[in-house]
Amino acid sequence: MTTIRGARERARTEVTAAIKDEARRQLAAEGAAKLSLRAVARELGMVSSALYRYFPSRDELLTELIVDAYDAVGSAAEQALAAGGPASSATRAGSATRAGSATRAGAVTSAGAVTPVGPASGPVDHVGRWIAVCAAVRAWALAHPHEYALIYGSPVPGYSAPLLTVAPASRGAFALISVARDAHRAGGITPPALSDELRPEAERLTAQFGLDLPPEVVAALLASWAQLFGLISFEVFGQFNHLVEARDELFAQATRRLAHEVGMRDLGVEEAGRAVLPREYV
Amino acid sequence: MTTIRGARERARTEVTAAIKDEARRQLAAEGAAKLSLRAVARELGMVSSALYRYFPSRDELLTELIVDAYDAVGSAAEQALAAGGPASSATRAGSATRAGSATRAGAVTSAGAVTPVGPASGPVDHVGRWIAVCAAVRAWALAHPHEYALIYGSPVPGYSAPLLTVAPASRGAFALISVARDAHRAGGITPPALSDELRPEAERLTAQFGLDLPPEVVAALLASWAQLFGLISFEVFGQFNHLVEARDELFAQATRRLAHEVGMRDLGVEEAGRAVLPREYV
DNA sequence: CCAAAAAGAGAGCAGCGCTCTTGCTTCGGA
DNA sequence: TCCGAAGCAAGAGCGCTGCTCTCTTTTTGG
Repeated sequence: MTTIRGARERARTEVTAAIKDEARRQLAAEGAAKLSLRAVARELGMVSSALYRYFPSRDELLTELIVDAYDAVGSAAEQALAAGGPASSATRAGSATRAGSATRAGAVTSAGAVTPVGPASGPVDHVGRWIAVCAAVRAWALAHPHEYALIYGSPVPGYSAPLLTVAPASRGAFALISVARDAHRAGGITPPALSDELRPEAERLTAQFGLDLPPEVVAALLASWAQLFGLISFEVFGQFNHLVEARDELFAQATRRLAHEVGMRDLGVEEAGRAVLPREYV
Repeated sequence: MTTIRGARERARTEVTAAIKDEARRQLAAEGAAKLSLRAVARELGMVSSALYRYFPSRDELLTELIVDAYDAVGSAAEQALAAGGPASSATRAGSATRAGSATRAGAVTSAGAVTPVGPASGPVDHVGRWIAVCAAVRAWALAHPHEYALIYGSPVPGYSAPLLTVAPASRGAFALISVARDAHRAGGITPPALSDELRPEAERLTAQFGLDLPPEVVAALLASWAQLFGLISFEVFGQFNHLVEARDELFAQATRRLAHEVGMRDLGVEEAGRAVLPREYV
């Protein structure tokens, strides 16, 4: 499959990669709106029409960049998951991760305002891991604002292929799910409330993905995942400009409370007798 | 000021309004990316260069549409606020609401999956008002996806004027603040926790805007406001496609919990003795 | 070795935002 | 009332875009 079948095939993959790299460069520099096929071709020393041998249209190129961006944010999340204490085998091996292009996200490590726990320091700080994963996603978004906008901002091309991007888009979510699953298995989750109207949907999702979690937690995870990107989008898209300065702190507090929303408990409170409430309500 | 100074001036305002209306039509139909000055001019029976007598550039036109969109969502929120029980004089009269263009949002009323309380039914259901305001914003977003994307999606022109849009952008937020303020004045808020790192910022914001609220609530409001748009954006931008069906229910539950996050209590629980905890933790 | 497939090069089309020049209309002061 | 000034529409045009078509060159496999 991956063996080299000839010089021509080899050249093709190289040129394809070069086009994507240059496109990614322009995307990071100027944003998706300014990405121009002609400029990419110009930079690569070829004529614009030749580029259509590799990508049938501009939107097709953008779609590939979208998939790569999803992979990058998923990779950043999984990396933070692995660094925050190996409580369980990190992520399921499925969903074909396109190993080639996912390496790009390797540079993202600094997750500001978060103190990761040691690899083997007694009881696992599940809330800490949760916060670390959220912070990793945020750090990636702030480091790659245009790529973030490409996937979590307005859908740029006429509502691009949704089905193709579902799998890579879920990688990040599964990192948070892993944290919750580990906490649940360790008995560290008090399932939140779940309305009767929402319960069937939550149970369907739990079964559909074979999650080892109560449906209450699954529903809360879904909402938390969406709300996380509200916080990140406001920061990346400048809604906090001239308004909020202590963004690290706001994000840290908000993600901690999101962890409480899915039923996870802080470490300190857990030890104080049988109080299972998040610190806010003690 | 608003008197007619001559036929020429009258014609100018009319043409300007016609341009904006047509631009808004194209924006709603095709999205900001497809909005073309030439197409607007064509539709209005004029040549493209003539349009530059009214708007110096395409970005300038877009900026006006952005301001209008902020006003529309703010108006929708305030309308839901007024409909959900007049607990206090709805919103401060400041921030020059551009009355002319804000009328457009008058059609937005249906806020699915929410049962507004009667105008004078004993104790005010603050959480219900909160949910109603959130639902109104969501309903507007779903009804005007492209205009929503314009203001809460990726910033399209080279990071458009942020200072000019700050005032109209805050109208919606102030609607939620009003709900919290009313609840606070009625003694219906238990301030959540606030980390020491975030407290100075929260106190600064409280003072800056002269809010009659504890800083704990202000910090939680800020985070909740951002998280609300995470939920809405996921739905409008299609992140829930092929994944979540019961979106009304998910949104209702999530916004109810956001209300709890800022310290508001459900009506039923309040009556049951001295339990001040949200229903989830009882 | 040679036909077939693949790739590059160039011209060209329609559209875009925007500028500049050229006439025409309207306004306000002498 | 007239006339210069200002406002406005129209047209041509510039440089850019995505994309198509044709023609030539290069590489491949039988």
